[in-house]
Amino acid sequence: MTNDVKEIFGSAGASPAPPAPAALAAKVRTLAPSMTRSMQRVAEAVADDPAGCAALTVTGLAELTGTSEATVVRTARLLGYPGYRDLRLALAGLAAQQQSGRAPAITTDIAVDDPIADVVAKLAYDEQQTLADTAAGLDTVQLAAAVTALAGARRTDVYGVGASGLVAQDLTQKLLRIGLLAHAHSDPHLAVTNAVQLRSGDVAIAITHSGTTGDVIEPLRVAFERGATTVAVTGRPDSPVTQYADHVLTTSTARESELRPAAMSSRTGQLLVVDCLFVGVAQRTYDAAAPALSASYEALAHRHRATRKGP
Amino acid sequence: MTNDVKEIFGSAGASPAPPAPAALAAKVRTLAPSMTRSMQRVAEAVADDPAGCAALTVTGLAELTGTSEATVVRTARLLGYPGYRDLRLALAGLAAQQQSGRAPAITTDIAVDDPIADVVAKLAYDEQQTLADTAAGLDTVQLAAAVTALAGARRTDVYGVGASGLVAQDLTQKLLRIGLLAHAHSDPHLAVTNAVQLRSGDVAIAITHSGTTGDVIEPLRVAFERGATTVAVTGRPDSPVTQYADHVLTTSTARESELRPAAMSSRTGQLLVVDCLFVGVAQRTYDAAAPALSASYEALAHRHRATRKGP
DNA sequence: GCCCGCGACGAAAATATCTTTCATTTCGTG
DNA sequence: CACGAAATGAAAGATATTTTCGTCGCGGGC
Repeated sequence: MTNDVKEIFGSAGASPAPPAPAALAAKVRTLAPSMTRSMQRVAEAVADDPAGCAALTVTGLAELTGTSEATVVRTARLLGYPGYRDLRLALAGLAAQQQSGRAPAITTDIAVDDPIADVVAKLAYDEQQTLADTAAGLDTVQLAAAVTALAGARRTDVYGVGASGLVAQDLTQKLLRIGLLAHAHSDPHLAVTNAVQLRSGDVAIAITHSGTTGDVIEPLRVAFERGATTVAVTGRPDSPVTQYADHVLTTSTARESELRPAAMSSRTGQLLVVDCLFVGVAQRTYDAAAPALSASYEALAHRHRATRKGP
Repeated sequence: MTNDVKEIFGSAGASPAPPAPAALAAKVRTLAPSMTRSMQRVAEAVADDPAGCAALTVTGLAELTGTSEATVVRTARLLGYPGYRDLRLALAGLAAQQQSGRAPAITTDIAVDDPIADVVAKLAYDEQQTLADTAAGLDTVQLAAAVTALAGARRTDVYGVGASGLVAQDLTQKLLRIGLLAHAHSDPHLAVTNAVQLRSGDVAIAITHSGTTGDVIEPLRVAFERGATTVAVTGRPDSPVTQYADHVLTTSTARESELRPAAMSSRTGQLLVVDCLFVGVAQRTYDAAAPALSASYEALAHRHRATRKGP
């Protein structure tokens, strides 16, 4: 009866991600959209004042947020913890970290009449935050799996439209530089047409912040059904796109506003993920990648002018 | 040897010592002599492995130390906490602090055999650094001038090839969204062809990290000579491209290496500059920009699938 | 040498806390 | 406007923590 500490909740399946230590704030923002109203209230309170909430019992937090204990436990579960007890523990850790000289994480939104210097500062801070959150919330197991798949792929297709299309192109450019066969598709029709050609051993990557972009989901689904290894880079780990993804890489969802549309910070997080993929693959295939990189660099040298200005 | 220590804990007076935050290890050592054998075992276990103990229940810790729950609670009390629950919370905080304390990897370069988690951390740190540097080094006067030019431009051309081409497209996408006439050119010939059409009141923007990319300099020169307002976004403020630029926006030049080619961090800085330009213009033209933004958002709504409400 | 008192210690009861179940309410939908 | 699905909270059920209380060992006094 006393030996019940080690439970096997790997079989539970629902929680492949281990509880996050400091990535909690990021997780809250990422998962908030898929929460119900009451749960959002709880999540907000938690993200707002970790230290305060850590001092509260389930009942206390339920009362504070005007909900019930059940809702609090449900929220804790959604955030990836077995129960409220563990969330509370993580909260205490987070509070301690913040205490010891961490960023206070206060961001005022960008206003219409902000001076340009403030705009620069706020944008920079915001994107830095996005990077930190994305890095903290990235599932390294999934990432490693995606890297392995990419490194051994016969060919790789990357799907993305709009702003995500540029990220897709960025990844493609990088992979091509280290000698991998990669192609970015932003035309939905051509994307599907190409996806049909994929088979086991190939890799398909879908990049969509919302996870609901049909033009991107469709080719991924086709690739998935053809047996290719599929990867989704999205800000919503529970969105439709993940249905057809063998590996899901989550980017942080930062605050957005009128002057700060989604395309901005989501792109930053996506690019970090893309960079991680690239470096990971470059590591695995180093012997081939390194010469390829310098070769591509040298091939472009003659297109650059002398560094110094003329007479 | 008799214990001549007289402790008066029985009285229900207010505890004079507030719960220790991180000085727990010290407290353990200080109080160890006044502890009984069993309590010392508990205290030792706690000081030895805060993280591990934080994961244990009273019963678990009692068993681990070969004592009883009551003893564990007594030890917690002696250490200044109301009960074991609070000791555990403090323990979790301590563990988190220790965890965050070790971050030695970030200054070193990315190595071929770095574990994937380190790659993520290093890349994120690096790009954060680039953002901070770029923000700090950005000339707000030049930026404001560029924004003014953009906001009043009849049309805007953006030149960039390779990785910078994607940044150029990003800027173009954003400007189009707020109703400005903008076009990105990555084809050098077409770029020049278009640059010839520019005249005073138009804006041309060249994006090149090295500042030496002929394919980008050339169209900027043409635009410059035609009387358009020219802007250069580059990492080298003294490079050839600045010859033909009315306004120079400098991005940070972070260190690069074999596994970390220039395209990575330079792109991050360039995107920050682009975002600043965009927000700046959106501010200036707010009355027109805001409706345009929401309109473009709504126009795309039907291309998104309903968010899955998973079982 | 034997008995007595003091305090450490743990088993188990008592309490607090967390988790689960289930009925009710709410909301979107046809 | 009725229907069904999802969300929510009240309360029962399960665990964990705290308290109580009796046993045991130790050292000193008689």
